[in-house]
Amino acid sequence: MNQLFVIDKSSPLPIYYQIEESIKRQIEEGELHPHDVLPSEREYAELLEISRMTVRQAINNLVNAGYLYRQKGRGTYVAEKKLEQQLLGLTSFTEEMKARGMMPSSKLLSLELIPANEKIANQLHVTTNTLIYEIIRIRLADNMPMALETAYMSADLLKGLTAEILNHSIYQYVEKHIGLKIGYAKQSFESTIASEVEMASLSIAKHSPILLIQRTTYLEDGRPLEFVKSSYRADRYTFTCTINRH
Amino acid sequence: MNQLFVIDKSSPLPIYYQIEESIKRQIEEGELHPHDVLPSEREYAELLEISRMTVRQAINNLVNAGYLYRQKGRGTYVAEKKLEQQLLGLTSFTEEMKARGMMPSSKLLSLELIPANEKIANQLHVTTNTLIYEIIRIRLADNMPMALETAYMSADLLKGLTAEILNHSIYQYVEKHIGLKIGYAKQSFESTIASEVEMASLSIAKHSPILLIQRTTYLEDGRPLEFVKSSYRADRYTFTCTINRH
DNA sequence: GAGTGGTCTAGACCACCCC
DNA sequence: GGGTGGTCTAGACCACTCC
Repeated sequence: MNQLFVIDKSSPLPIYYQIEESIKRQIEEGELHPHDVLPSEREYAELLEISRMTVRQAINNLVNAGYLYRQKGRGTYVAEKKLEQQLLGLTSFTEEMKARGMMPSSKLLSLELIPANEKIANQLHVTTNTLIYEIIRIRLADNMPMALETAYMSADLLKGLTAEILNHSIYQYVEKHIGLKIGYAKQSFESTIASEVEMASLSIAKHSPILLIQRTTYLEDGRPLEFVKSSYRADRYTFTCTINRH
Repeated sequence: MNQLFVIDKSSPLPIYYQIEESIKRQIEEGELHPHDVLPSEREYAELLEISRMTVRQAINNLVNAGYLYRQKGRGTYVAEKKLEQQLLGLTSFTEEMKARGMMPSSKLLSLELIPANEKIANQLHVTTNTLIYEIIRIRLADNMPMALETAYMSADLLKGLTAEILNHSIYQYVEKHIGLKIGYAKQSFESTIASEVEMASLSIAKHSPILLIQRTTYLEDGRPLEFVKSSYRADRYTFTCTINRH
């Protein structure tokens, strides 16, 4: 018989959220194992003395997040655990390196307001020659050069950007201080050979392979926030992500 | 004033689904523009003579899919359009090349049942030496070699795999004929230099850059379906994907 | 204060699965 | 037939935004 949990109806936390956290905890602590059947939605509702729709809201979220799966007419089951990449959604360089247990830092080569050329203007949905930030940095992890990065950011959205702000996570700055919500990013991956500039910046040899990642980050409302071109040292960096079907 | 649409309560299609499709159509046909306010949930409910919860179910799905965004106390808005990559979720080589307007094909080099070594067994969640399929193929688009690919698939899940089946989309085979649901994939990207085998298979020169993609595909219930290592010609292939925050 | 999305209730009927 | 998830109803109160 499944051990149940308790919820606090007087808590400011929504009930569906408390259920989500409790089920996640049960999975993580091994009280629920992969492919175990969960109590039915009606059981949860009766035992916790709440409505079935509230239970469904919690379970829907966990299904979308990949913790559970449902089978029509049969029941709701625990999915096999996702690995560490569970951690990764869309992350900035700073967040990602911290997650890998490395200390991220940057060497700022240039921070300027420049008029957007056609390609950049197109990526950021502004008109050509609109002023935007261009930020060129060498990205380091544990003080080793990892990537040469050029970022273009909308000056409209990020008024008064300073070198100081750039030293911390720009995503967290946008979310916590400006109050905008980051939604998603379109990202492309190519393999190339190091150029002269990259050889010098990253202290690598001629013909070294480079992982070229181009990313456009969008806010929740679909407005582009930044366009970034990053050249990663292939010997030190592998990019990992999780992609959902449909 | 917003033009409204009609729904058919006697249709076998769920009402929330009809609403989703109608709103998507209005966005795609330009009746609704980015950052337009939608009618409120209560308005939809009253005008369509349905319950507000049903309206919410439709809008929730569209928010999750990135078509709309909400602001507490203000309203629901149309997001700026995602580009073509909207098409791409998790796709197979076959599906992806078709989406790019190219004709995919394969040259099967080898199809065998082999005992899993430790690395593969770990990826596929089976014990070492369990028999699994090893499939080595050259992947072509419009008859040009694009990648050298080695796939390992669980023989438990894919009993009786044949060269014939491999000529079509394996994902669609799994979903339509075996009836399993594909959930997500963990994918990694590295840049390398072509090996002797890759040079020969892909007819490329020494020192050519290669985009090495490794993917483990999981079913909805979390069971691993396949582990694939693909070496793409960097001059012909750029991988693109969309990643969501959180 | 009026309107909005966020949360929640206590029911209902359906299609599907298993016995 | 009894249980499950899938869909849907007609209300309710809350916190938030805007005027």
